[in-house]
Amino acid sequence: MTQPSTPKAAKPKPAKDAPREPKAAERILTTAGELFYREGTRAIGVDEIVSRAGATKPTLYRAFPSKDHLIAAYLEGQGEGFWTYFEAAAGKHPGDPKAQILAFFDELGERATRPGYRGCALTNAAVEYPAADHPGRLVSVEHKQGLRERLRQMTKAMDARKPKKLADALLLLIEGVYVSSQLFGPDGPAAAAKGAAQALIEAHTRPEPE
Amino acid sequence: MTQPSTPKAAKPKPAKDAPREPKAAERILTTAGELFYREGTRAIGVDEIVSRAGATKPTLYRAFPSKDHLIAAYLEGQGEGFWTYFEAAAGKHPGDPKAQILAFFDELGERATRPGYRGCALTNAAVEYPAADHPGRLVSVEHKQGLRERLRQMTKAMDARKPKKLADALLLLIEGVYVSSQLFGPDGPAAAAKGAAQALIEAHTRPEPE
DNA sequence: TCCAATACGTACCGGTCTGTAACGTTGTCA
DNA sequence: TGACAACGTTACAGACCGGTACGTATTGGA
Repeated sequence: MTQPSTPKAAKPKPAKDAPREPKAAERILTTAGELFYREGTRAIGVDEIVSRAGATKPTLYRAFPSKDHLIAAYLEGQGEGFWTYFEAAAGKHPGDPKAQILAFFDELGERATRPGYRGCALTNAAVEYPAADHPGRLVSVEHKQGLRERLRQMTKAMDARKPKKLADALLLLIEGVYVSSQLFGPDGPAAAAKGAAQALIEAHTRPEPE
Repeated sequence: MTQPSTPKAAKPKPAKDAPREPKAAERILTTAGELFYREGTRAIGVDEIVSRAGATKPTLYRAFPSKDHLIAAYLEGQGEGFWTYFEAAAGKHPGDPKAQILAFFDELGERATRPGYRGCALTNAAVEYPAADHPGRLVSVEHKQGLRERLRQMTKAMDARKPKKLADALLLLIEGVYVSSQLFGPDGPAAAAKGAAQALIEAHTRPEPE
């Protein structure tokens, strides 16, 4: 009776190279991520997360020690995602830090006008949790320090007169895009970011008038 | 028996010109403001507000229809405070919009390094409440639109080539200062804001090379 | 002297929050 | 067959949430 080809597969049959269906803990993390980003981490309770993820609270708490740690894991993922697209933009112009940064601003401006855009999850989390020891805030602060460092490295590579100042100014523009997009929507000041970045880079690298 | 000067005043005796002691509703608003700014509005419950204000919940709810409206009232006050110091900075340089804006950046940079600085309450509230119809968010959005308009007015007055673009770029810097101060503390990128603003204004008003 | 308005407190409501305990079920691999 | 991992089910704890029904003291005026 057990034919080789059963019409209805009794076992899900992992099939090795087939895309395994995500485990409960993964579903929880991705579902939480979507909800956290859209509504903010304080606005979403664990009950809603597990119910939407098709899981249960004990499963959540077996995978994450607390909601705060789930938030931290979500932010880690966001940070990795940031670096992926930051370095992708930089990769378009090897050896040309000016063009690399401008490519990033291009990408940023494009993202900031997409529907549902709500800025940088890590920045938002730092606003939501002012307490210095919150696990989520720690992830955010570390990430932003890394970004500051990366920008400095690039402004040094372009021989800016004051690379640290230029990097910080660019960082201000980036963070400004993040929050002002939430305030103003698609027609906000974010569209001015790339031009401003260009002008600042220009001002810092233009040959000094004798 | 009722002498004109009683040793112990039975009545508090308003005394007309004496500084009246604040009513419970006022105490609630100011106390809520401090707590909201320091910890965020979602982190503070009404119980803590009234207990620290030496009042009770019914008093709160007689003065404000809901916690959200209390938040909105707090943000209104913050907005007024902003305009007070914005126009104070502008008032130092009548008729000179460039100097007015730079004076504001001076003031902003000074504030951003003060202990306990946590950025702009209105920006923070917009991050905390993405829902478009939240009373607090409405106050924030309106305020920021007003700021954008005011900046445009000033960049027009300085005959910038692209006044709207310049105003938006300045706004990005301002919002960047607000959030990055929370991320990085007193040694953050905020110190680069004034120089960047100066460079951008310069670039937008420098006589065009023929 | 009495009344009405004002200003406030006591005590409580139902609901939601994060987090946990105890136990059952299923699939896998040796 | 048996051990183990992964997950679900149910129920609950304890704190905290925003919000309210109702009682009370004080005051100013008729």
